[in-house]
Amino acid sequence: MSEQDIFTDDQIKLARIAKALSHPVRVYVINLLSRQSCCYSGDLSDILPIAKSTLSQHLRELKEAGLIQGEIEPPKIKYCLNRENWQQAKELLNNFFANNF
Amino acid sequence: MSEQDIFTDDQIKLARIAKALSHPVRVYVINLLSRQSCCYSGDLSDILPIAKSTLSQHLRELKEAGLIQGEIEPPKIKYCLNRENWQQAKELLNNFFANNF
DNA sequence: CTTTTTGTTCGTATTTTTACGAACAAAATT
DNA sequence: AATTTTGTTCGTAAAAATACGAACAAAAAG
Repeated sequence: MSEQDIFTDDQIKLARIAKALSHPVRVYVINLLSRQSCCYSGDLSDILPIAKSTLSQHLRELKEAGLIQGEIEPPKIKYCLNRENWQQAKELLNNFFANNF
Repeated sequence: MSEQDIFTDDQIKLARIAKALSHPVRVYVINLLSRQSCCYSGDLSDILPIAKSTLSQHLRELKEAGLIQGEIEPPKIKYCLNRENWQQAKELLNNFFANNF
């Protein structure tokens, strides 16, 4: 019995988004990208007391969840929110929370 | 250097909530508790193809994150949303998503 | 061509999550 | 008192997440 047979697509998507946001570093990154449109990994590395490889791992998680995207600007990589997916996440969350009371 | 020194309380709280919602089973449970006010573990056990001990574990996670609460109704336990914390989660998420564009 | 800058990938260790069945606990039912 | 119902806790195994330093890659700068 597959996951698809039990849960709705929205439930699986929502869990996926929530998982991407389930670590403070990743919430921090998204928060930053909300205030300023983009940033470089180095900007984050200067602030966050974690190894750059660990940061890279967190950024990849956000990328794979579709919440951010990276654009190569040698020798840097510019990270921005993925506006389209972000909008979808927003709607999913809104529906999730709206269906109460 | 502690987590508290780097991240805001809201960032830590949000990550905590997101973690609680990072598994389809737990999203499913919250979804159900949104539509009907309460349910019993047995109701869920009938629907979800997972061991009852596993379900119990997921329910505990939701409980520990403060999203649900259990009320003993021997020999059952009635689970409901924790409305107060749910409201707070809603606001946290709303702020998180609102601060964009 | 060598060095520097930036960030990823690799290898690995530790911790946490997920899952199951067995054993247990509490209270109602027989 | 024994049984049934409900759901938790325990023990444990397997998978995933988190973290680090070292090695690597790409391109600009010297």
